[in-house]
Amino acid sequence: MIQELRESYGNQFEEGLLAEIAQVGTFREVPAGHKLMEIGEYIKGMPLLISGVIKILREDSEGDELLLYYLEQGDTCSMTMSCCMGQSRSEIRAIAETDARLIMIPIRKMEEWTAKYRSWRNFVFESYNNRLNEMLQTIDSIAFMNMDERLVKYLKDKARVNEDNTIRNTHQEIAYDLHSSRVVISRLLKKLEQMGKIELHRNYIQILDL
Amino acid sequence: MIQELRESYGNQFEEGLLAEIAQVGTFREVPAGHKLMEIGEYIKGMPLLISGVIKILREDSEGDELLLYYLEQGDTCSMTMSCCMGQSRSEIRAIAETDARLIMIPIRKMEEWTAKYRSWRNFVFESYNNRLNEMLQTIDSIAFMNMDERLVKYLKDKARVNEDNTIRNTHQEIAYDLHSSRVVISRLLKKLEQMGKIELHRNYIQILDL
DNA sequence: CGACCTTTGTGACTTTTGTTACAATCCGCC
DNA sequence: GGCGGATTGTAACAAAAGTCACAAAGGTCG
Repeated sequence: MIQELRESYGNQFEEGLLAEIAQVGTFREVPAGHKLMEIGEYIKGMPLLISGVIKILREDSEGDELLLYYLEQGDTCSMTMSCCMGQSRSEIRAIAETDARLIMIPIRKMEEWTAKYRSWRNFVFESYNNRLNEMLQTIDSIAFMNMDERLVKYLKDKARVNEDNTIRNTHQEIAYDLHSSRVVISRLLKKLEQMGKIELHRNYIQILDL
Repeated sequence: MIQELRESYGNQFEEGLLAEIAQVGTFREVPAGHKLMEIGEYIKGMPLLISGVIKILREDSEGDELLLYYLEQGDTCSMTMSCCMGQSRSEIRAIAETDARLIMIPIRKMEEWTAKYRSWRNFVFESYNNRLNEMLQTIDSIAFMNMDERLVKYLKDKARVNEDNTIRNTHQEIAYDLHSSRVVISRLLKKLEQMGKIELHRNYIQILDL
């Protein structure tokens, strides 16, 4: 585990911290589609992502979903950090977008390391900031953009995090992530195809020039 | 200033920290409507709110606004904290919703106190969490609610933070906050009036039973 | 091969929200 | 009093998004 750690976090954490993480952390490998965290669940640990992509979703009372953002290598989940404080139930759902490897840290270490390691403090703050900025971007999208623009952004973002210009999803799955309906998404995708920006196939979409 | 501090933060900060804040902080009093922070501006300090309410707005490239959330007594602006790290320009606009009193802390103290004072660490984390949760609520509103529901929530929130069941705003101002148009807001308000939930007047709205 | 489920395409229609235009009213101020 | 700006009310229309219904095409598996 220590070398996995060093790959992803070696140049930002000092030696002592790396050693402590290696000691108390547990390594996990999860397949694409695996649910890492459910809304309302108690949070057991804090994840450090080594490889792969995790998608973070929000759900309303009627079960409607919305994709908030992706976590990538070197990221952690700030939402998890909130557990240390007041409320300890998750507000979000986390699902592995790709196969992923991560290290779980017991929550009680957070406080301790924040006092002890400067690099940990920086990491935690930076995580919070990244998450706040991603939330702002999400708000910008849903508040200021129309569905056609949101769809283009969705396809671009997805291609980027997966490093793959082929989007392997059905229209229905995309509709869930964008909190829209399948018919609407099919319609807009067809329009993008007619503009020559994508190619539609069964179960996947080829991005040509977005 | 020290007694203002003690009123709002006395039971959560230890003596040493209170003394340091009193030493390096500067007291400010601003009138309702005063702009405390503009998008793109460099951040000079971190505000600790003593009394009053601050509203936090987001703006897109075309100048369209959206109210994100309110800061109340005992709150601080997490967005400001991001300045310590990477990017140091504000992503949001802050405007005094009511007359407000606050203490500005030089940014460089943040890192120092985070290492030194446990209560400061807790405060900072709690602030981040509050802000993240407020952002989630904002996302819930714009993603999952229709404009009529959002308007009701807006009126309720506003009445709560101002401790006043009279909303002293024009329809146009409400439309800006909700990123909608004046005509739409007038229409929905009229419907609420017909349901007996509010009373409409020139320049103010009386909440009856929302 | 053929029954069956999943996925996609499409027309017709509704609802929600936004836009344009204009009238009516209120209010301050000369 | 009356001029002029700000505010509100409303009709008519347009655009965006969602819903319903059903057809067509793909793929699985007995």
